[in-house]
Amino acid sequence: MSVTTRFAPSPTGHLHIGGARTAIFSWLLARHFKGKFRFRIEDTDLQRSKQEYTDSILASMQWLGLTWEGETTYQTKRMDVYSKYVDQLLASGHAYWCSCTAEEVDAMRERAKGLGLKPRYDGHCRELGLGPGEGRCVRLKCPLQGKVVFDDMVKGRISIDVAELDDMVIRRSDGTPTYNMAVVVDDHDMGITHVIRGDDHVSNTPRQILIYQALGFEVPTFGHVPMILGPDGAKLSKRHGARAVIEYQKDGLLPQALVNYLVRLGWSHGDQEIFSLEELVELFDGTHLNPSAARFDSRKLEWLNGHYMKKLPVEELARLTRPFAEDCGYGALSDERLQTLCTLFRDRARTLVELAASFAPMLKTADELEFDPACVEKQLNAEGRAHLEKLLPCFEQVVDFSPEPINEALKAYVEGQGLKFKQVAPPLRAAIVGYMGGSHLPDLMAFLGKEDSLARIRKAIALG
RNA sequence: GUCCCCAUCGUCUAGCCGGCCCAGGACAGCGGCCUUUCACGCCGUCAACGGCGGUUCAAAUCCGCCUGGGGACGCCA
Repeated sequence: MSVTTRFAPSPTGHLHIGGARTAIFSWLLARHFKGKFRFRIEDTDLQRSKQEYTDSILASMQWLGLTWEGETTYQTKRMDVYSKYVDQLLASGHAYWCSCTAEEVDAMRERAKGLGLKPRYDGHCRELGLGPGEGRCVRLKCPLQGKVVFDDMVKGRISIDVAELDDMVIRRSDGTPTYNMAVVVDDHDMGITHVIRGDDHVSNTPRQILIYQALGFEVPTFGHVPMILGPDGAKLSKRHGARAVIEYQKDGLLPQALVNYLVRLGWSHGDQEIFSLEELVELFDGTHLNPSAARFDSRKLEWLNGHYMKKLPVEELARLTRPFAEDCGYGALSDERLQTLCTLFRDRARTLVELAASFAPMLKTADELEFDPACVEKQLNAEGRAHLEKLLPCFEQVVDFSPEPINEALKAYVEGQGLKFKQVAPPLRAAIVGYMGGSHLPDLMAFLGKEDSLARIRKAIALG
């Protein structure tokens, strides 16, 4: 079986995580079955569509690693094609011209509502045999009775009575096709076999199936994935903070973490939580998709991100962290030093932003270093400073100021005085980093160098 | 209002062609271990089948109703 899927966003905003997830599912299905994944821009809404958003969506797709086959299709370039198919429907008697105005149709809907019925067009022009004319649109002549039934990949069998549907407009009075018409024509022309899209499209599907049938096209398989809800269970919106893919990118998330998280939100493979892209391609066959809506949990996303940050080769991690470090205003940083910092701090950061921020105390001079007041009070008291004073000459004697010798010097002092590391290390840490955090002390001191390390210790001593 | 869809720990989920489930994993929380800090890691712990009926020897698993949630009802996409 050959499989062709597609992702068809409308450029009225950035790529949203909901859209990203359907794109990923579509991409995975195509890759799994060694089929094709296509891309289409649904830009028929001239008012809201912007080139800026098309560019942004493209950039996000690339960032996520979603590649597609063939040219990108733009609906605005296919107006004549849609027109041809509408004419075909008109000619075959599957569609008719309608002269009802928007006001008249609104009135019909109100009337139906009043009767407790579904608001719908009542078929006023259906048998009038009208021809083209100013202000006239074309409507599909829907069957009067029967059911539209389809087997959804995620929801199972869905059945709707055609009585629920009305004769929908397929060509507006300005000559442009409506969404449902354009989608059907495009999906058919692009050879789409599996349509994966958001839950909010289920009610469009029976309408589209009617168009497929009227046109004599083969109906593809549909898969409607549930929406992603905000942490509070409400529909995801601007109020919930970051929700566009680029925002997560700016927050220092890794694409593989986002992909892993999004895929796992609504799809599962037993108890497995971590999946490489290769594994996903191998495992994702369109089954085991959860039919119910899921809430977005940024904590789990960050946990995954931390996981991937630990696994990345340092060179790669450093390369990805560089722009974030630059945003912190650290100034020039050699690859080597950046990589050292990354290995030193990667285990305690969950995002690239956090990682870059954690470098701060290491990239200041002793003069610029600020001590955390609470830490000063607790660790840099008389006793702590006394240790530092005695430690100073020990470190001064270290010729090769690298982790091992530094550690030896520290050890010699601790053991020579019959102390415990617990008594000495905390004040030293306070002096070196300014707060009770950071990485392995000797590593940090080696990174700072002898001069800076000693200057920090002297500065701490001077606090008294 | 009408139609469609959904319903397992706080969250994501496994299980759902009935018994192996007094429900498993993960995140978060809590407790502990490790420890030259903080993390990481490891160990442990808390915690759920929305309600009511039915079918059955047996139901989280099948059926019905109810409740709750979501979506749709455009000459938007």
